[in-house]
Amino acid sequence: MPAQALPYREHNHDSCVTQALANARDICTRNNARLTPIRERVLELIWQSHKPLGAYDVLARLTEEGHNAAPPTVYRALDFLQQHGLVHRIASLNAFIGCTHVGDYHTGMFLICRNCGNVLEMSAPEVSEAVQSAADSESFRVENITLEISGLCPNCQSESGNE
Amino acid sequence: MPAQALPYREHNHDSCVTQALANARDICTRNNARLTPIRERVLELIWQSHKPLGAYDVLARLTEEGHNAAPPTVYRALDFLQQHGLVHRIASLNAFIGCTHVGDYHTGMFLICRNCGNVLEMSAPEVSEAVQSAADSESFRVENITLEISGLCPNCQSESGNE
DNA sequence: CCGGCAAATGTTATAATGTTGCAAATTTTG
DNA sequence: CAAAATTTGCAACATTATAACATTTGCCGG
Repeated sequence: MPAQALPYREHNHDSCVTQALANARDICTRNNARLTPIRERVLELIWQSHKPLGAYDVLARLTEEGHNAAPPTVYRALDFLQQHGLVHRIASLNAFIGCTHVGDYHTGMFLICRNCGNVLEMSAPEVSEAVQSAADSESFRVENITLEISGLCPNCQSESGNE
Repeated sequence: MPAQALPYREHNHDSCVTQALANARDICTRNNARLTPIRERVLELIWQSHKPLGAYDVLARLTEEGHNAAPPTVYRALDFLQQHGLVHRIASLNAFIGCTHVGDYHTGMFLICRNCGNVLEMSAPEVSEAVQSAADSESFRVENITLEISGLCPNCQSESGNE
């Protein structure tokens, strides 16, 4: 029972968010990084939605709750969170999602359901190795891997038949 | 000597573009698709630059040569070219590049040099298989794989030392 | 040839996403 | 406390992408 399968399973989302925030505080303390109120709030907002959230979605929620924020505020918070491995940016969606593998050394592989929009982050060492060795064969030095899989999650496969 | 290594090697770029256009015409004929002048011109512009070209770069070049085009024109041409597998969109760059594996059944894996901007498209069956089997383990049905590797190409590794 | 349909293109406007630059405030450090 | 560094506020702007509707072009049956 893989722990990384969270988003597709029932779970107590509140405690899941709480846990993520606790982890984040821990990481930041250890990195001597400041998880300021805005940064923490942005992280929380992203975690509260298990689906990826666009920067302007985050912005809208901040605005709703009375915080008079502008785009740079959000982008800066997101940059910070990314740098510390707390969120990932999904390039194919222009959106952000909480990292479920904080602290792991990992290359995120994202399973993105095109129907329900849920995203599952997997750690896939065999894939990373295959990528690495393919790159090696071209003498290319890998620094960063963007790996985003679009398709249908188990739930949506049954719902939508075989379309 | 892998044929797919073209962009990093010396070659006659004119004939390389000519060849790509000939292939494209062939594909379109077989698909009963119309490679109209605009579409062909967009494809040519993309091929003439071995580096990925943004939609607005394409637009600018069309404008330079007197074609009074607006964004939708370019995006529509790009959509068409993508649908027929003639160009790929690189999500992490918001840019487009000519497909060097037209007709292959393949999952493009792109090696993107962060220094010189060149991109090499590889066909990497072992990677696709690894991805597929990782997805299988989560009962996820793969439809599309976005795989973009950022790093340093062989040339730029030597130039820039080990920074 | 021609009328009509579908596909492609033109045109205008606007939406969505992301950045720059500088000033003000806050925190850290000495 | 004062200087330095980091963070935030703020206004403007840059880039990427799409919507909506009009017009033109190619194509097909009569």
